[in-house]
Parts: sequence; structure tokens; C-alpha cells
Amino acid sequence: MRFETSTIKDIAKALGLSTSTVSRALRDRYEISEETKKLVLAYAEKVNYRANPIARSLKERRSYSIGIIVSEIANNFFSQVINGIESIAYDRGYHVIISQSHESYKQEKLNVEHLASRSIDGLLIALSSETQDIDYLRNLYGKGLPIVFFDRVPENFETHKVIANNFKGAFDATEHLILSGKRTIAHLTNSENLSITRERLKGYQAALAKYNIEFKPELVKYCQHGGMHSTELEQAVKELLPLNPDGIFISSDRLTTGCIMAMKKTNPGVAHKIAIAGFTNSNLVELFSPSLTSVKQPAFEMGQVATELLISMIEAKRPVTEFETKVLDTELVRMQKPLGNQFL
Amino acid sequence: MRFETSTIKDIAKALGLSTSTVSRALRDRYEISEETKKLVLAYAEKVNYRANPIARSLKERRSYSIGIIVSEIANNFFSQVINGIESIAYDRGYHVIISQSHESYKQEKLNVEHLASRSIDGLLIALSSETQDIDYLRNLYGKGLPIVFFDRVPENFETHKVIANNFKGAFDATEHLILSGKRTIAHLTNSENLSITRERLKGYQAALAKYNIEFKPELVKYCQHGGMHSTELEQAVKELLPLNPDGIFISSDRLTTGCIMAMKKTNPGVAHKIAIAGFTNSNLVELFSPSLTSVKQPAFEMGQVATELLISMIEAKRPVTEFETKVLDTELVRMQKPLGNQFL
DNA sequence: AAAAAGTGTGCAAACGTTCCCGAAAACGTG
DNA sequence: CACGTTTTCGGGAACGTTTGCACACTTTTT
Repeated sequence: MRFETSTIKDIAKALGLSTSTVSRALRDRYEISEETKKLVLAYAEKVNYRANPIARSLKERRSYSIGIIVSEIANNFFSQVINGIESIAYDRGYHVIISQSHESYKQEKLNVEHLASRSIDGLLIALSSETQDIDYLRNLYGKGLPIVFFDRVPENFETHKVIANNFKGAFDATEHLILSGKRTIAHLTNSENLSITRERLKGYQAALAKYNIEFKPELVKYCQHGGMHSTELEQAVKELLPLNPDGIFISSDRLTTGCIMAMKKTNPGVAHKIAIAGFTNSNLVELFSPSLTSVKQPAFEMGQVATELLISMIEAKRPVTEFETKVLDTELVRMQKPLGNQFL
Repeated sequence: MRFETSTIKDIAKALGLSTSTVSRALRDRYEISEETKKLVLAYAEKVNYRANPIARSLKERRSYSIGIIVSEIANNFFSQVINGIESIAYDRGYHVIISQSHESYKQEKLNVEHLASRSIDGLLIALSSETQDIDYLRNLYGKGLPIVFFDRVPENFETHKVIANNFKGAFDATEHLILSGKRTIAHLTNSENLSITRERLKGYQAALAKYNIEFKPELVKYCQHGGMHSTELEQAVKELLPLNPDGIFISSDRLTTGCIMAMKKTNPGVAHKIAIAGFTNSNLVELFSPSLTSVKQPAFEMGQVATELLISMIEAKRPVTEFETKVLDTELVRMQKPLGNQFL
């Protein structure tokens, strides 16, 4: 059960030309006379000819496809990034293959290698929260696979990277809580492996320092699995609440929603008493109760920038040696309805 | 800048065999002696040989990939469906290519044709809310492309389909509102083009009929763009509220969240006075305020079933002529915190 | 002992492209 | 008119596989 589709050979035969002439006519090469081109184009149009991308890929040794690895697509941040990626990729003639790591290192590695064996031309990846060993990526990169990291980037890997201004986003959110009168501000965050975790922690600390609030390590809770397991979150909440925080700064999308959910489940009474500020790109944040202040990342733009960088690497004639790390600004969206009275 | 990867030819040369022997050994054909097989396998392992899927696709005239069209991945229902699809597809050796229609007919058609030209082996599709003309799909199907519809299915198209029990889901939700004491129940729904719209409307009507509540057409509002435009939703809400409904049954994920958002924005006062029941697979529904009763579809399972059907079509030796429409049950999740007093 | 069957391997074509190389025809230029 | 140039085209190899067929050799059957 297969398509009956016309090939370059069929056209050549029908027109009494050679396949090379037809191929060149279709690609609008200078060596072919206008007359012949017209002829070929017209016939191709008539039989609805579509070049076989597989044959083309085999010949040109590239697939015109780029791989994407995110932890999960059911996350507004990542789905917005993907939209940004697609907006550029399709314009430039690439299609994208999306894979999810579900925050698992094993899955991530498996997916990347699967994609690589599918001969993608380049890879866009946000590391999973479990990932520590990126040698397998280095290996692929060494073999010539262009890679651009976004959001969750490794430190010692020389290539293009696109990230949000995590320090400033964290600083702004924490400062917002402080200016709202909060003094005991907890910090719920991702695995320490992640670049974003470290940067956001620094922003949090800097804001505390600016207002002379002592940094207390016990107020910081790490979630190794990025909130993929609800028990992990409930445990963190359980440990945090006895310290009586009046504010929490949360450093990732999944964690933000998961934490509120865990609080409502385990301590419904206090959930509304604690001011929350967190990174999230959820477009449903206005519906949440308790409401929260959110740090939004320029996800769509991040996807676009990363894709442009990747395609520039793919299409570079000679190996790229100058790499850049683009930093995009976040946006602080203050909660609409103040729940406390000391609202700024 | 390209990979240096070893081929079957390299192995053949290194081992002093022919490419055909190597190919057969790798595919574990009976004609090859155990001895040779061992030899080849060991060497392939050593040089980390990966078959080139592109060459394989060209030869076998199939790509081992299936296309997916959904309206948007940033929708929990669809992302769960996709997870279900992947869980089966990867097991069976297929990879998936996801495309989004963003509820636009034009985009949908473009994406499908793009996928088809990428020689996918089969297509899984949930129609966009704009789609009325599916001749382009018929055309592709006629040329031999296996297609399975899920969720939003066309009526007059003979192939496998997988849907939720939309009638029962709608009936249950509406009945729930009635049993909560509501009598003026509005219905906010998708474009009339969609199968799900018609089925859910029937469920809504049947529930009203069962309790002898008169069906009033003016209480039903259709959103042509499936809630992709916020003005569309605000308009619908604006028209609905003067009719003083005490309950609303909403028939899609996007619409449910969008409607609550529109109500909070335009009439924050009444938002909490109206009981809401709606189709949604959002995993954040527990955070919503006002809270609502939700109809959850078995999204993951739907993806699995659809994929199994599709792969069975792809791998069928002879054209399939017997088609089935699988209907999966929905689940009613009652809201946790009653807001009225006449809560059941 | 000759014929038939079984076993293990290689040759070569094919999938649909692209592109290097050459060549025929048309056209100046001296 | 002999020579280079340009224009336009075709032959054929190559990309990495899979597979039908042929072949040589061994084993079994009659």
C-alpha cells in the first residue's frame, strides 16, 4: 500500500530529456535554457511532482530536520519555545522532531541518540534536571552534530546558548516579595545540577542582601526531579512550612504549580497566607488560587533565537569557532488581586 | 561539517565479505551461518555501526515515521494524547512528527501536505475547528496514505476513528449541574463543524430532557475559532450572562479555561456564582478559582489506541476495508470545594 | 553414482536524487 | 576557415541500503 508518485525519471522519459537536465531545470540552474525550464516546470506542475526528500537527503547527506529535546511538551514554557522554534525552522525549510526527556537522564540520552541516528542536521536541547554527564553530547558534537542549548545549559561546553536573565528574574521576584513586606522568604528550586538553579539562587540571595535580610540555607529546598513526582514536592512543602515562611520564591514552572498544589493538599489553611512568586509561563495563571506573582520568560523568542543560531551553524561552510550566549530579559507579572494588605 | 559514520560497505571491506552478506547478517537472516553472524555483529558493535535510516527508507519506500496533527500542543488534552501516541510508536520502531494547526484550516492543510511530502507512513489527525473541506485528506488517503482520526473526526470518511464518549461525558456533566440544583444551564461550545460539538450538544440536551428542563437555543453559544481569540470568548460571555444562567456546561478544554478567564475579566462578581462543568484535561484544574467540575477524556489511551490502529493499517499486507470507531469513556471529576449549598 | 535438495555467500540492480565530467552544437574572433 | 568560447544537454557515478538471483559447495535422496 504505497503512493504512486511521479519521479524525475518519469518526467525525463515523458519529455525525452535526461534526468540531469530535469533535475537542473527544477532547481533553476543557469545551464538550462529558459525554454527547457518552462517545459519541465509546466510538466512537473501538471503531474504534481514532489521531490522525494528522502532521496535528496541521502544524496546530500543531510535531512533538513532538527531535533528538539525538552523535558515535556505539556508545559507552557516549553510549548511556547517550540512554537518559536517552528516559526523559524519552517521558514528556512527545516522540519522539527520533538522528543521529551520527562526529566530523566536515561530518556534524554536515548532520545538524543535516536534522533542522531535519524540523521538530524542539528539539535536544540534543554537538559533534564537529572543530567550531569553530558559526554554523550560532547561525543556527538565532536562528530560534527551542531548543538545549541537553551534554558538549561551546561557550563563547560563551547557552543551557542540561549538563556533568560535568570539572575535578574529571580532578583525581581524576590525583591517584589520583600517590598510586599515579606521577610521570611523560602526558595523552592530545581536540581542543583541545573544552570538555572544556580543563577536563580544567586538572584534570590542578591535581593535578600540588598535589603539586609539574612540568607538562611534551610529555607532553600531542592527538588531533584524537577517536581515530576508529587511526593517530592509534598516532602519539600512539609519541611518548609514549619519554618513559617511568609513568602516563597519558586524557580520553575512545574515546581510553581506543583508547590501550590501540594500546599493546598497538605495545608489548605496556610496556602492563602503565603505570598508566592515563581517562574512560570502558564497562560492559566490568572485562574490560580491562591494567586501569585509570576516571572515569565520570553519563551517564543528564546526558541526563535536558538533556532537561528542553530541554522547558522548547520549552514556554515567552515566550522564555527566563535560562540555566543544570548541572554533574554524576563518579565515580572504582579498578581492582580493583593491577598495581603501590605501590597505595593 | 558532517558525521563520519561507518557503513555496511566499510564493514564488508574490513571483514572481506560482501555488503549483502553483512546486511543479511545484521538483519539476522536464516541464510547466514552463525559463525559469520557473530563476526559481523561483533565488528558492527565495535565500530558502533548505525544503519542509515534514510538509505533504508529510500530502499523500502517508507520512512518509519508517522505524522500527528493537533490544534496545539500547549493543551493538556493533546499533549497527553501525544504521550500516548509516542508510547506505542517508539515501541514499534516509528518516530513521530508533530504539527500544530492552531485551529486554522489553512495551516492544517499546509502541515498535512508538508508531512505527506516528507513521506510519512501514516497520519493521526484531530481536525481543526475551522475545517469543513476534507477533500485534501481524501485525496491523500486515496493515494494510499493511511489515516486515523481521533477526537475531532469527520463523519463521511471511511477509516478508523477513536473518540471519547462525548454524549455520555456531556450528559454526565450536565446532569451533575442539574443535580446540584441548577436549572438555567448555558452551553458554551466549539464550532458546529466539529463532530464533538454535535455529540456533546446532544448529551447536554438529553440531560435537560431527562429532568424536564426546557432546551433553550439562546443558551447555547458557539465559538468558531475554538477560543483561540479571547475576544470571541468575551463576546460569548457577554451575550450569555444577561440570560442569568446559574450553570454553564463548556465543551472543550481551551474553551473552559478561556471562559472562566473571560468571566473573571469582564464580570468578576458573577464568576463565582455560576457553577461550571466543562471538558478539560488540564492537570492544574485543582488550582482554579472558581473551581469547576471537569470531564476528563482518556487522552493517553486515546493516543495509544489510535496509534495501534494506524500501525495496523500501515503494516497490513492488503488494503484494509473493515474500519472501526473506538469509543472511550470519559471521567467526571467533581469539584472539591462546593461553592453553593445545594451541592450533592 | 547421478540427481536433487540444502547451505552459505557474492553480484548487481534498484530506490530517487545530485553533480562531475564531457560533448555537441552554436557562436564569435582573428 | 581554423580556432577558442559559450550554451545547453546527457552519461553515469554516487549516497547506503535491501534483495532476487546465481553460484559453488556439501549433503541427502533415489
